[in-house]
Amino acid sequence: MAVKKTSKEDILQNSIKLFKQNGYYNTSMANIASECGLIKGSIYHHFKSKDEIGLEALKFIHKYFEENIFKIAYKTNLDAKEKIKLFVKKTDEYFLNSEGGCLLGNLALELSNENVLFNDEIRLYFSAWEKALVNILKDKYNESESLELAKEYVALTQGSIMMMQLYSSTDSYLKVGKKLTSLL
Amino acid sequence: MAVKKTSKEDILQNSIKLFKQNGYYNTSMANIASECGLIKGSIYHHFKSKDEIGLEALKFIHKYFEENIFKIAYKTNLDAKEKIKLFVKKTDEYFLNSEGGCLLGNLALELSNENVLFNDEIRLYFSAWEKALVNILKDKYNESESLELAKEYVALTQGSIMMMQLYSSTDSYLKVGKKLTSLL
DNA sequence: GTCTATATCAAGATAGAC
DNA sequence: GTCTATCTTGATATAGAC
Repeated sequence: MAVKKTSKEDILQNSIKLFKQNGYYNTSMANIASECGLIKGSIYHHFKSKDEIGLEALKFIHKYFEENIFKIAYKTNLDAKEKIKLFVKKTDEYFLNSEGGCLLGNLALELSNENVLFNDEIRLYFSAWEKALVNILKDKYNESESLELAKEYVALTQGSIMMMQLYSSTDSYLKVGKKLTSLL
Repeated sequence: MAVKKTSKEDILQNSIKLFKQNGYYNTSMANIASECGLIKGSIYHHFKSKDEIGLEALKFIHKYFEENIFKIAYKTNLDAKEKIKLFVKKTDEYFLNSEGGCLLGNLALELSNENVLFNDEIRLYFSAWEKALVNILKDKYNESESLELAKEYVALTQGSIMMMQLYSSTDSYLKVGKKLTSLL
């Protein structure tokens, strides 16, 4: 049987899973290694520190959202109603299958404000999310209305994910997407 | 100068401050002790473990909300409009002066689902919050509408606190209270 | 690329002097 | 009630063999 090489992306995916479910500080390098079928020393061949894994994990998820969700807002072959429907569909697909909720949101609350690198990345993610929504909403609303609505829906989504995790119920979360869709 | 005795409440207050700002796992017994002007060993005279401090901290905040905010919903000398205004005012007073946001919300996202004791307490807090809002809203809305609105506003408040922390801006947060008030 | 082994440090927690 | 001192464990991280 061939020895399986562990890629950086394998480690990132496993780290993301653990960070989401157990928190960042409560996940050790040994936990990550174990999830990858390695021992902790081996992880340092791929990443130079735990913080590097954390930051790469945030960027990895941000990139996924950019390429699979946010970009829907800028498609030219869809009208606003179609865009928002697809946007909600893809967002739901992600979060309804994401045990542990939204890593970027989780870390926004877990990390102290002094963690500048992490917080910068988290802000970029949420700003891109808001901007994408604004780009869809401005079809029907003016600039400031769109921005206000976008901010409200990002916040509502995050709060609903929190409640979804806490109560293990998707009920309230699903209403957010419906409400957003009905705006257009 | 008399030696100052440290009370359990002193320790709880300092712990809450640190947990909110730096997270639960990222706050050590030494950090807590230092904030109280003690060394870590001394804390164990008052609490038998860090988890006990954490759980007591959640209960302490829950009690504060019950006695200062949630109970407004059950006052008999106010009408619904007055209740919701006071409810929002007191909620704002707390969160606008709370560096680090909402500890119960923070820990809902930081802790793994296996931490049953903590999660039970957090659920009790949010359920009490929702129930209080329902009791005010049912003046104008039916039972299921009220519950849906209550759940939405608790989630929106938590999401907005997240964004308030992340962007260090109270802007979006303040709109939540206004929106809630305008429901009655 | 993964392992064994280890260095170093900080964590939670306890015992006992004052 | 707080201190000094210590125990034990587990954390991040590194060096070098395979």
